[in-house]
Amino acid sequence: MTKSQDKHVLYVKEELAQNNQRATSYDVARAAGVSQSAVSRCFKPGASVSEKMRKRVQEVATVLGYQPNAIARSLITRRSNMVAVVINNDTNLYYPELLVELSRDFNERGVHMLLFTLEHESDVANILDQVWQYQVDGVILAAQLSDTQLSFLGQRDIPFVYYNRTSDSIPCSSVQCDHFEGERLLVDKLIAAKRKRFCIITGPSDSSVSATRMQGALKRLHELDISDVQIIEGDYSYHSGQESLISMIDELDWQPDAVICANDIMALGCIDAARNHFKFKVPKQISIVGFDGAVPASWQAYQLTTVTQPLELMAQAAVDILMQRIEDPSLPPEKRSFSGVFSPGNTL
Amino acid sequence: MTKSQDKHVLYVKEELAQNNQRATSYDVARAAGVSQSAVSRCFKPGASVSEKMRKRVQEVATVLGYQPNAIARSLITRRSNMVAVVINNDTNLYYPELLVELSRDFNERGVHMLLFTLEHESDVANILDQVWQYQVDGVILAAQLSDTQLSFLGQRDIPFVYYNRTSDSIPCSSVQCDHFEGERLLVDKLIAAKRKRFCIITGPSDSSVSATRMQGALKRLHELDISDVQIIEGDYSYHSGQESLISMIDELDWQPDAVICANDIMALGCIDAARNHFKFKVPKQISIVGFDGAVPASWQAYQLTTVTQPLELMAQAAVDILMQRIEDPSLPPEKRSFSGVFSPGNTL
DNA sequence: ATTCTAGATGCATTCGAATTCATATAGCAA
DNA sequence: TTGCTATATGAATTCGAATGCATCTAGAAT
Repeated sequence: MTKSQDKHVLYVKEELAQNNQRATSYDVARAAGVSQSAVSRCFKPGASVSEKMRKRVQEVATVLGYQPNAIARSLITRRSNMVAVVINNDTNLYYPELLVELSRDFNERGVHMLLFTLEHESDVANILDQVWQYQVDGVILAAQLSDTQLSFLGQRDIPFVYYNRTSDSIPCSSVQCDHFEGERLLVDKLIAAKRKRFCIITGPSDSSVSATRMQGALKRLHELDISDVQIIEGDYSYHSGQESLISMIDELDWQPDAVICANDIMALGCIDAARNHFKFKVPKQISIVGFDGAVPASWQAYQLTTVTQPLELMAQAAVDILMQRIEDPSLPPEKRSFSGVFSPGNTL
Repeated sequence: MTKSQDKHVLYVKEELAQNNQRATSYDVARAAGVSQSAVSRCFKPGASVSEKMRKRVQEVATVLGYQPNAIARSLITRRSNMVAVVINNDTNLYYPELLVELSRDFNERGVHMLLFTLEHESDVANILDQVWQYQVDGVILAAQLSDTQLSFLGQRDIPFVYYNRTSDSIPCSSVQCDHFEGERLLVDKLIAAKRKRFCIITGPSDSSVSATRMQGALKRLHELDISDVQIIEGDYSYHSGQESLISMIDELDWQPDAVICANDIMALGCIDAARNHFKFKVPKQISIVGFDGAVPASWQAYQLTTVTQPLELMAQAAVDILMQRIEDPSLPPEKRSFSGVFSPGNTL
């Protein structure tokens, strides 16, 4: 770089600073004495640029602190490299871990996550509009949507993957843990432990995950000719786990020796209620099982018997499926299902 | 709407469908027989548009499924309405709740969150580049940055707020829980409970939060002429809470009657180790305190004595400060500090 | 020396909405 | 009817990078 060139670069830099402006590809071009297209190409791997040019431009870009404007790029390439992740704002301690996993996997592919958390069911429509406006390349749905809402995405050809949910009526890609199978397994284990009086604490009534899990458990119980099962509705929270067990015994007057909870967190509440409120020995007097493999479930105070969702695999699968469909939108929907992993614990 | 107009709209719709294209403001303009500027104005509240025009355009927009392209809008307005949220991928169960809070507060203001999770310290530089490229309006930093990295944001005039951290050398806005004060309080409570032999389980050595908390505790202990304090380094995880207590007693041969943990999750591990490994009565034989107010800390099995961070307030403050600085970048940095709330629990 | 080719470069256009400025229209007063 | 205003509308430009196309250059082949 000659001295006069150097000066020119600094002059441009000064000018930008004065006007408090970001460097654009034009600025770099001007400062380096080349065309804007050249600058653009220098930032595109595999483009036809000479070594000399690339070096020169990179030098100037560094001095000016230039980085391509992703927004402008998105506009012309019609690719935002952003995906939306929509999660229910459950009391579900499980999602956070999911977010971290997804974030890792997406970042590896240079994709960024726009996060949407749902407060109320009614926010969905609003959020779908936002998703659409922001031109995201795809969507991960870890929230409950109506078929109408799903079809919104379908009609607009936004690739999406349902996480731990599916729709029977609308074709869609999904990644799931086999809730049904997992619950069957748990029931079998409870039976093997000679449990006789079963009860179930479900999740909120609009949760399809809870519904599937409970169907799995019930089906197996019926197969085994156990039909006298008490069912009570929880809301996935620790507190509702406690309360449900208490009202089950105190109000419904049903004394179970096996409690099947729709998720781990409720199971933990249930354990505490059993131990503290009723002074039961767990699992001697009462068995309690959950579902998820939430982190606190394995803590010594609990050591919950549960089925663990293979979170990493599931997140990766979701990202895989989504990215494939972004690359080639003509791909048909794909569903992947993973078996949960039995975690023996100490409450059975 | 006359029939011929109607037909024209449907024709445009058909055309878009054929080419598999999204409707743009031009399409709407064409279909409605007005100018593009008119369409644009119809979507801007308070713009000068006649009622008739607004109605007509809205009708057509609905039929064509038109929503303004946020990317294109960002380009021209120089406002992306996106903020970056950078969090450490700690074992810290506390962040998830923060995310939900932030998401709620930002969404209320029509701002969207681009989520970045840090695996390694070394990712920071990379992530800052991304943040810059995506033209975010501001950044929430819930991760540790070096002063050099901080100054990157400063130099580029990106408004940002440090969450639960500050820099002494670089002026910056921040929201904090008063860790120092909180720890003093806990120490005083431990003293009031007649505790004599103290030990501390810190967080990872590069965590400034942990450093501040431990300084607060130590300072108070020294003021009270207690200088014989055993310190051991943990990593914020449940497991490290367990291990630290065990190695403290078994290896360092130091038998404490008070354990100060840098966060709640370690304290929970510590409680379990005390109860199960050592058969201690908590708090009879040993007091254990944490910091954060993590959800599981209040579960019956633990009922940890701790100081709870006012999460909602802090998140709101962070959003407030950030948005103010986005509206008016000339505002000087502002630091807000909140006192933690003592949660008595049952382990002291 | 001449022709051909591959690679390098620049020009001009494009993506989609916002906005400035100029113009047109309706409404009202004189 | 004329003139004036206030409001509505459209034309043209802008944001910043990517890219198809045309042009140019250097080196190889003849």
